[in-house]
Amino acid sequence: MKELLYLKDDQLKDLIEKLFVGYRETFSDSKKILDKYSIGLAHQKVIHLLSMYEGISISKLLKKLKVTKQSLNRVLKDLIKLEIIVFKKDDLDTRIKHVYLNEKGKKIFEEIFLLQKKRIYNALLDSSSEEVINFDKVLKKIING
Amino acid sequence: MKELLYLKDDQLKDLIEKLFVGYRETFSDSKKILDKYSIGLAHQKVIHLLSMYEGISISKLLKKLKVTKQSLNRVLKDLIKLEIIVFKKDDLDTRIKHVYLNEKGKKIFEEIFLLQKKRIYNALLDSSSEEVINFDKVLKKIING
DNA sequence: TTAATATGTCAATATAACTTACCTATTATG
DNA sequence: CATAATAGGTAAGTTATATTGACATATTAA
Repeated sequence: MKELLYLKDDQLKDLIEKLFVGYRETFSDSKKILDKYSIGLAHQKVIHLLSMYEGISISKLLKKLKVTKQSLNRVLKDLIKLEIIVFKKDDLDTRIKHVYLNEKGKKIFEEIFLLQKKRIYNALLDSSSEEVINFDKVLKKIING
Repeated sequence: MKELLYLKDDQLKDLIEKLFVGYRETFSDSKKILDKYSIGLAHQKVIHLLSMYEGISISKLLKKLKVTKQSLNRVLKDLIKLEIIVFKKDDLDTRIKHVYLNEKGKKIFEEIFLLQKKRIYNALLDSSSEEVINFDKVLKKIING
C-alpha cells in the first residue's frame, strides 16, 4: 500500500469487522458436533492445535492459546473424561508433558474439521492461487505486526 | 485455486488457526483503554459497530453481533451509564430505536481505535494494494460462504 | 545448593453469553 | 376492526470461558 497516500479509517474499520465475522463464522460452523460431545469452543481450539502439533507440550499449548494454565486445565480434564487425549513424558526432560489425540480423538477432530473447513475450502476454491497466497501473506503480517 | 488438484487439510488448518490468532490479537491490542473505562470486548464490538453504522437499530445490531437481546442489553446499559450513547426513535416507525455514539462516545472510540488499527494499518502498509485487495476478497468469500 | 522451569491445583471472581418466560408498544394484515 | 407480527425490554437462573492469587511438586539448570 506504499503507493497510497493514506489508508482510510473506514477501510480499516471494515476489515476489523470482517476479521471478527470471519473468525466467528469459521468457529461456529461445527457447533452441532461440539454439542454432540458436550464440548465447546475452547475444547475445539485445543483439539485443533493437537491435530496440528502432535505431542505439543503444555507450555507451548498455553503460548498458542494465550490463556492461563488453570483455564487450559479445565479443558484438558474434559478431554481426558471424553477419553480422547493421552500424555507422554518427555524422554530427556521428564517435567515436560506431551499431549496427543488418540484414535478416538482424531476421529472426533475429523468430524469437527469436516464441518469447519467447508467454509474456508469453498472460499479458497473460489479464489485464484494468487489471491489465496496474498490472503495468507496479509494475515501473517497482521499476526506478526 | 481451481488450478490445484486439491487443497490440503494442513493448509486449511493453518489458515483457521491464523484466522483465530489474527482476530484475537486485533481485538486485544486496545485492552488498556477498555480497562481505563471498565468495559470489555463486548462493549468494544458494539462501539465499533456504532461508529461504522451511525443510528443503527437494535435489531440490526443484534443481527450483526449474533447475540441475544438480553446479552446486548447488558452492554448497552453499561454504555448508557458511561454516558456515551444516545437513542432516537424512528420518525416513521416509532418501535424502532436508533443508537448513536455521542461526542464523548466518539472520542472513546477513537482512543480504542487508535490502538486497534495499528496492527491492521501496519500490515496493509507493508503490503501491495493487490495483496490488500485479495485479502479483502478472500475474507469476504469466507464470510459469505 | 539454589534458582528456574514445567506442571498442577484450590478458591474466588469476572465476563459474556445462554435459556425460558413474559411484557409493552406499535405497525401490518386479514 | 381484530389479530398477527415486529421491535424492543426485562427477570431469573444458568453455562462457558476466562481471570487473579496463592501455593505445591518434581525436575533440571546454574
